[in-house]
Amino acid sequence: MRDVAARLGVSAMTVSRAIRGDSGIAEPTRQRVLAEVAALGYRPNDLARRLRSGLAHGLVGLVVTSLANPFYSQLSVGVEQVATERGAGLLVASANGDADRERELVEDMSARRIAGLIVVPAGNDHRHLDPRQLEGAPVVLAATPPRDIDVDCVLVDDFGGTYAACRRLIERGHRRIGFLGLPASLWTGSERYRGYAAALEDAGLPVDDRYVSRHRGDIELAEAATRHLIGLAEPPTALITANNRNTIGALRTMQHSPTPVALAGFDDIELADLLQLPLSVVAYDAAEVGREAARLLFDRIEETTTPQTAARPARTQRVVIPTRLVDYPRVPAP
Amino acid sequence: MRDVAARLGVSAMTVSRAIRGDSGIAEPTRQRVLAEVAALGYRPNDLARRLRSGLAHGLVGLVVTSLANPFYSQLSVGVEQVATERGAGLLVASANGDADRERELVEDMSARRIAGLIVVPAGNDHRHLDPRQLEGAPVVLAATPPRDIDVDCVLVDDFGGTYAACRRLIERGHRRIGFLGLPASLWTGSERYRGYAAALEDAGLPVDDRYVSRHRGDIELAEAATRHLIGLAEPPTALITANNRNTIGALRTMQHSPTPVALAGFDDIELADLLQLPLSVVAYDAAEVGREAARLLFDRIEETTTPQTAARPARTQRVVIPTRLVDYPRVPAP
DNA sequence: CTGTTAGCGCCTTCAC
DNA sequence: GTGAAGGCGCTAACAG
Repeated sequence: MRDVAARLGVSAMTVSRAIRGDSGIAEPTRQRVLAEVAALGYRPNDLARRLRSGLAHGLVGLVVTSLANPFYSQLSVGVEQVATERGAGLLVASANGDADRERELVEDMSARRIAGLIVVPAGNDHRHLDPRQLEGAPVVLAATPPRDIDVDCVLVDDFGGTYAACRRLIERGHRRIGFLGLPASLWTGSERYRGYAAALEDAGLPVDDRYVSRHRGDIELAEAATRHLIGLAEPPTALITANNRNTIGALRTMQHSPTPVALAGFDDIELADLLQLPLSVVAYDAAEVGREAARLLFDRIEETTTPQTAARPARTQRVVIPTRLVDYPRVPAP
Repeated sequence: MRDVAARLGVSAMTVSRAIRGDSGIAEPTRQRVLAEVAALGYRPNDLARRLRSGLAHGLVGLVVTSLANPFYSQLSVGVEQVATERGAGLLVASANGDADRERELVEDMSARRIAGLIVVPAGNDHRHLDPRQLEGAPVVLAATPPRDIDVDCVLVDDFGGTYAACRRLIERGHRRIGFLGLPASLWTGSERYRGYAAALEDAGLPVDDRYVSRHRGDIELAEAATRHLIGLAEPPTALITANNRNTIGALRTMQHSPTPVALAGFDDIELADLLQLPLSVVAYDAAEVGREAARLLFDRIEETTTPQTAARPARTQRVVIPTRLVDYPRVPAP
């Protein structure tokens, strides 16, 4: 910048103004400056710029469990779309389900003075996600409502979706329905379980603990759990799987099983339409979860930046993304 | 920081030293400072820190086509693992196959003074990826070798993988084999096509242009192309698909087709083991592509940081990730 | 319209 | 072992 200014015999301030498109600068001057900038290949240092202007704007963080899970990669696609629209960069990190790791990541990001943070929390305790701990950067939770902190969130209709899926199985005549699920410590785990249990109860069916397996959502564990369930003396005739990893694990296991077990799962599965098996899934727009979370986040960021127009209370928001039940195969087999 | 210093009646310098674990500070002093830091919840501002110390360290960029494609999300998982190990943050962005967009993203990232950049280029022209244009930040290309610039890259064995896949179809007696591929302007597109064509030629078979469709790798286009190919007067009896999007498109289309067409595709497909169709895939570790790219990148970053130990020429590296041919169903049907 | 002064928050360098 | 000065690159705030 100094070089540019020196060469043109102007001050650094003039260069600064020209670059930013500030008003209060003569058009010819701006042209000269911009030409020289181009000639020298000078690019302003965003770090220094933000340091001075105070704004940490320009970088938002996203902490998920793992990008290897399509739910999270779709989510991040949505977040990225909105971030890009707003001219912000996206810092992503995977906590791999580890709450301690999550805390480290979040602290690291806040040290980097990100403008805001979207988190899919790995645990029950959200105190480390309090914006007051994070240099005031707004926080939005995805897939889980805040606990003991006051922030916006975007949820999926976990209860309703699972309820509908379980109901569908009941309508088809199933009476012994198992649940292959996530840990109760996870919001999604407990809500989806609740939907399952409620559907059974509303149908006058018992919730049989033998048919319920709650574990981390990973394919291997789901396979083992499925093997166990279908090996029972009186096995379930149908299973509800609590997320895409569980659905895949169940599908894999049942492929080698002689006894057919009906399946309904949370999360849509790519290629589900090509499986020859009947399968119902609770589908929803995961990218929209991300987009919505990002929108809420940027609204808050602007709110913080803007000089508090009036005394708007700005209550905490909670957006719920709807689900729909999809039956595969799409065209019912005869 | 000033607050902490003031409260303790020490200088900011002492606080700085305590935080960084600098030597030259008395242990009791450090303890007092750290206690006060914790009490006030003070967190150092990374931006300011880096601004002064010059180090752009701590943030690397990744530009891919789309995180919605499992190849790229796996790749980013690998990059993220290594970045995290090295204590760096990861800035991701999708160019969606648009070369202009890619250039914008890259420029934006370099304005943010990232320490290095990994790119899966969207086009043929790589001049905008020259480190000299990017404040000297090292660049590593993934999936595509550099063209007109001198940077490291990590490749997949596109030619060998496709060659093997095509050979497999030939071994199974196919003589009319189609190719459902990516644009020739993409490295992966042309290499995979080359592998296909070479396998045919080596088997004394003609490359019939009617059976070749080259288009952007997206599911809808692949479906249309497949419909076209199997609708030909003398349709191919087998298809090679150039990436996972094409494979899925072909699978979808062929599900509704009476004429069976054998399929072999580049990229493994989750759930391929559950499809009832025979399918061969060129599998490889996409996360390893990312890890390897990140390793190369951090090596270069250190090289830049380190005061040039000896006159190591540091030649440009090119790493190739191997592929293996996997036949589904794993246990061949009778 | 342009320049000067000062300082964002931290760290390097050199005194003490 | 600690502190004071100065500056990283840039831009508010005020001058002219």
